[in-house]
Amino acid sequence: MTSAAHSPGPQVRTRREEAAEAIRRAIISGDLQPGQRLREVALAGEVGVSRPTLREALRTLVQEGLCEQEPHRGFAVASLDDQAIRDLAETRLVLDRMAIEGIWAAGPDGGGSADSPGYADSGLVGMAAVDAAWSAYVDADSDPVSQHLAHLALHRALWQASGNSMLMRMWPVAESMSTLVLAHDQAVRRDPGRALAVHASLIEAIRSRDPEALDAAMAEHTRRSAEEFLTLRSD
Amino acid sequence: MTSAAHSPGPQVRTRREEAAEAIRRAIISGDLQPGQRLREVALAGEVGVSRPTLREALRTLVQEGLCEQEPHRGFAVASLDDQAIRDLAETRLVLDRMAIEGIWAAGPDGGGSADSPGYADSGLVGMAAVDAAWSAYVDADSDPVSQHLAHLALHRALWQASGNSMLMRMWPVAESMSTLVLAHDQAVRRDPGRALAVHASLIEAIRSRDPEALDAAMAEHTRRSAEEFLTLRSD
DNA sequence: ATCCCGTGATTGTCAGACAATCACGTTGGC
DNA sequence: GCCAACGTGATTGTCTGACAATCACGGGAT
Repeated sequence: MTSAAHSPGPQVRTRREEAAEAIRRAIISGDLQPGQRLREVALAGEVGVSRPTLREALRTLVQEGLCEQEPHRGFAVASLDDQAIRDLAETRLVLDRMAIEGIWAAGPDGGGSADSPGYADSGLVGMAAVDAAWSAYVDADSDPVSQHLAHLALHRALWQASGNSMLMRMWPVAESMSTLVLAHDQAVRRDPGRALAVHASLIEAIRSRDPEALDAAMAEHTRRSAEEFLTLRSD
Repeated sequence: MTSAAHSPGPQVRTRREEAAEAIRRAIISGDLQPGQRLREVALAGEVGVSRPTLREALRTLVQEGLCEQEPHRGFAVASLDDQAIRDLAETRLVLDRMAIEGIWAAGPDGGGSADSPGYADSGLVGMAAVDAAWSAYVDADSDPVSQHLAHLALHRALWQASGNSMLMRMWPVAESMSTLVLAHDQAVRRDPGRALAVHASLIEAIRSRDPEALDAAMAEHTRRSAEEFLTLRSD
């Protein structure tokens, strides 16, 4: 299917999930800034849910790393230091590589297990999902948030295609941390063409099954995603 | 518990955390078995908290991977298939290696960042914490649950000593999955001497800073933790 | 036997309330 | 005048109770 990725209706959407995603979006858009404290009553009113439901949603975000919670001091949007950004880039590099090796090991067929509870993907599995995500990334709007989401979707598809259930479990953490990086410095949102080229070579390396090409592409990918953030921030 | 990591009072213990840990313990001890459905009212009564608080605790466990939740069908203890166990072992190998390289990179000094919010460790940082965890592992009671906890504490100290904040964020997932493996097949709990030897060579390799020795030790460690489970289960 | 429908049970969510704790401005002492 | 103890409001952590929505299950009609 060409238009693949528009979500057709992911089964059931509880209010808790709606609230969590609303807050995630608010963080992506910069509406809620890192370090900002979250007052439960006010936020519950804005999101349109009750306080217990909001707390459940916030607990989810805490687990993902998007928010922090200190006893009797409540919730706040998490903030990152430079080292954390570097750690994220480095760790994601390692796990990206692991995912790709998993894809290769799975062979030319789909590979990925069909039963992936929790994430409502587009129904595709394995490398086909990666291709779809790649197309979506290429065709994404120039708007920074759309680009970010498409970028995340590509990496998510990668991890999912690996069929490694451990990677799938850990993905939400990686995704949230990446989102937090974006939220941490809005200046990150530029030079999309370069990012596209980097990922193109990455995808190409995956398709070619050439470990050396993969090495080069991934090193470039990671170096970019780390150093870009840091240089921009220290300016 | 008598052995090592007796928590001296990690600041504040909310009822939610107490409830979460009570359920974790129930899963470790086999009191709650994988796949078993969790009725909220009954469980809230047993744990001694209200239903909203219990739900917050369960949400935490869901995020960690210890439990599952389907809309309008409630919570259940998660269950693993063989592939998931293999994935866990493989992924943990990669991240263990990453953690150790981080420790090496940090140098002979502590290295690990002192500000580690969330986890109440023993106050030690870096390799010192690893040594302490290793001692605790060696001195641990023969009781399987204590052994399991000491084993987890060792690996947690490893990840924490790396100073990689991304690893620290992902650790709860790894820990819960490991616990789930233990809960999945109680027969896993034997041959502690062998496990001790494997970890001894691992620790020795870390201290020696010899990459080749590390390779050997880690391969052995992982092969053991994966194959043991699988052979036992398929018996 | 198969399908439809009612009934009970369980979950998702809400509203309101209370004690415990924290943040902060005020008062008193030196 | 400056610092410390104090009281006050605000916010969180938690509880109780309740209600609609949905699911699981069994009985009856065809």
